[in-house]
Amino acid sequence: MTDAAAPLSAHAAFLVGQLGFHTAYRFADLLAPLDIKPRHFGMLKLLGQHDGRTQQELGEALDIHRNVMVTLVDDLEARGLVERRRHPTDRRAHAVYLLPAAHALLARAEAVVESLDTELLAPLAAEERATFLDLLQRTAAGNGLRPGIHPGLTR
Amino acid sequence: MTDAAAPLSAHAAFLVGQLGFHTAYRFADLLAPLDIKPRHFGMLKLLGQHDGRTQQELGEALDIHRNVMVTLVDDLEARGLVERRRHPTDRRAHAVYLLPAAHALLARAEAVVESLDTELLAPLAAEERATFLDLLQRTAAGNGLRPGIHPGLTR
DNA sequence: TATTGTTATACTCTATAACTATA
DNA sequence: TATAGTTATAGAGTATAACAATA
Repeated sequence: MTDAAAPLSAHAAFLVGQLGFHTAYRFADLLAPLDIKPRHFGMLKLLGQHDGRTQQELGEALDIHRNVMVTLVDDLEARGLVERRRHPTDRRAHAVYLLPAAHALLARAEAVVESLDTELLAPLAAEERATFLDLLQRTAAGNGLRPGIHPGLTR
Repeated sequence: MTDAAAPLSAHAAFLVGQLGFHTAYRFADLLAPLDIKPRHFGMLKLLGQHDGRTQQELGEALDIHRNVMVTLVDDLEARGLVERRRHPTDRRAHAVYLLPAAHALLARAEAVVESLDTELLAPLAAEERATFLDLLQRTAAGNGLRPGIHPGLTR
């Protein structure tokens, strides 16, 4: 009558989901004092590598729909972190640029990522951390996940 | 000018989040043909271990608010999977019981978990899978995650 | 007075379609 | 005819408060 199956915590899939959601919420919480959300961070980080992209290009790189990009850029523009400028060759498109305030904020957000990493890996020994990272990277790659694209970050 | 920080995929926190959301979406997709969502599965699984609990008790075990439990039990009752009966000692409470159809469905859902596990771990060698599982379990425990409680499963 | 289940409400996030101005 | 950005709308999911029945 009872369905005797393995407990959920014996499944890698369950543990990965559990840890993933916990980490995502934790990241959102740690980012809250900076008054941005994970998706804003992803966008600022991307722009930090290469300014002046169109909203379409940013959306493709982050796997965010162009409709959603509008509000995202609106948010960051209202906070004085980015600026829409005229695209040099395509008058339909906007080129998005970081403003000075964004660089300072980005540095603080990067520090948050570092501290979250430290917190997450605290239960493991130094050599285990390296092993864990390697296994995570290969599992992510093997499951078709593209580097830097984080599905469905809410909250 | 450029913020030269490590790429996101060098961070365990990012990878865990990326893999976690991917796995959660994948689980929801694999469960869709059974016409239930992850949260329904969690609830059926819990009831499979121990029938007749109140909605309050179920909510506490799954970390789901009692307001949300109402709709959840409504869903499962409408599908003929569970039944609300009078609680033997507390006339305010409902005792929730699995119906026969639920056992068959639960077995199929357990098989989905198994196949997802296999899929997720496919990129790793057999001994690496064991290591990965161990590291995941210790990381989850060390970060205060309670076994079987999956935060915020949407979709 | 507190608790169980319930309902109502508001807020966020998501997905789709449609509009405008350009190409 | 297609594309970049925008706007509007409807659908989930979540969080909060309040209510009736019962403890």
